[in-house]
Amino acid sequence: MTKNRPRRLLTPPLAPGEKAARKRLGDLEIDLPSMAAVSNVFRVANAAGKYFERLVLREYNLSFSGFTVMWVLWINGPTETRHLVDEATITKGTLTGVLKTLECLEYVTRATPEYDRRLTVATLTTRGKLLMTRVFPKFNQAEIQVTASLGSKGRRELTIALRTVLAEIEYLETQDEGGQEID
Amino acid sequence: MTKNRPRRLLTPPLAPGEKAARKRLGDLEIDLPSMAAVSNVFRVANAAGKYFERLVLREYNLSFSGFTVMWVLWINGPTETRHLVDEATITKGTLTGVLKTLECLEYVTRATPEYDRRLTVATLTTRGKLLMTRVFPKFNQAEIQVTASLGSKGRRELTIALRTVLAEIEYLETQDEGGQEID
DNA sequence: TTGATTTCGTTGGGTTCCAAACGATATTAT
DNA sequence: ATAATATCGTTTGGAACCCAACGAAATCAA
Repeated sequence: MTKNRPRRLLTPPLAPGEKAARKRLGDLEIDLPSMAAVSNVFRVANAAGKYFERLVLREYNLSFSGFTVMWVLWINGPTETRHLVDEATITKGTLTGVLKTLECLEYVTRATPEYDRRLTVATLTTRGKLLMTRVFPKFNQAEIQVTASLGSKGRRELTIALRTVLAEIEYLETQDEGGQEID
Repeated sequence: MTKNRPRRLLTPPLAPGEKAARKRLGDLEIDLPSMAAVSNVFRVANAAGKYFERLVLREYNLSFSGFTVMWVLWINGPTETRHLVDEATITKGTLTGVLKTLECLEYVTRATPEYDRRLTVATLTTRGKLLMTRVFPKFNQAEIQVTASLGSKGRRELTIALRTVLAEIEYLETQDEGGQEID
């Protein structure tokens, strides 16, 4: 989740100050609905992340990133770390540290495959798998809790809206990359 | 953000793996719609946070937290740091560091008020105000961009849904706190 | 007044995170 | 073959983050 923000974390322009904002922003041309939508994404991610960490991850000594990595390994099976980076949306430098931690806890093992000795493949240990069958249901319970007041329809619509935004960002990033190219 | 990034960055159980997940999760009782909704919140927060940092904050040496703090000061005017903590949703220990950074950049000044010498009041410098009138419109443009494909109605509905979740989490936290009390 | 309590911001330790630089391995070009 | 490139994972440095402990200042008690 990062952090992120993740991470990093990440903290948002606030919603409570919206009225004051409207006054202060008089002369500038600002789109308040966009601002409200985006800032609330950050707020929810932040609040939910802390809630999950405190309520379920904490007692297993799992960070959010660690949990995410294990989740990917649990679902996908043994995975090259370069792909792990994409699916967990963390940088490779961070992944090195996270894997080291998970390795110490004996939830994960690392190995260098013979077909390319630059790579590293991470695999969930039996212990790691067992942990996920215990932790994930709890995690999911918390997910159900925080989205409870949305109802089925609300959850569905929220998911669709978020996917739409995600697709838009991915599109924008391909745009900017092209713009930065010099060669 | 975070993390998380948030967070703290923060990184999510992934959406792309949803099909594989459905297979892997066969025996366990898991609510997939809740999982999808939550994980996409993290994904969007993460992606959007990085997009904003890279596209607008980076060139001003501003972190997401730093930007948020300056935003609050810009809208509210001089603010006691204890309130800054609440509105920027970071801990006071973190705020000390962030303010030190902003002070080095000469965007913010710190002062001890006479009516209570325990407190610290943060104030935006002229330089800081000038920066916000430049940065925030850019930031808002990015907010418009990422939510563009939602349309007005979509933005509004997304905001409402997120506020609903936020309220739910805040409610849950009061619940848990009560449960933890021993005294 | 004096001592205990509360309310502040800061500090220190430990973790997580990113970005950039660095080696090691593999691939491609000459 | 040999050199230049590309692709990996790791390391490093620094910001941000949380938590717990601390000291200063204000408040309250006796």
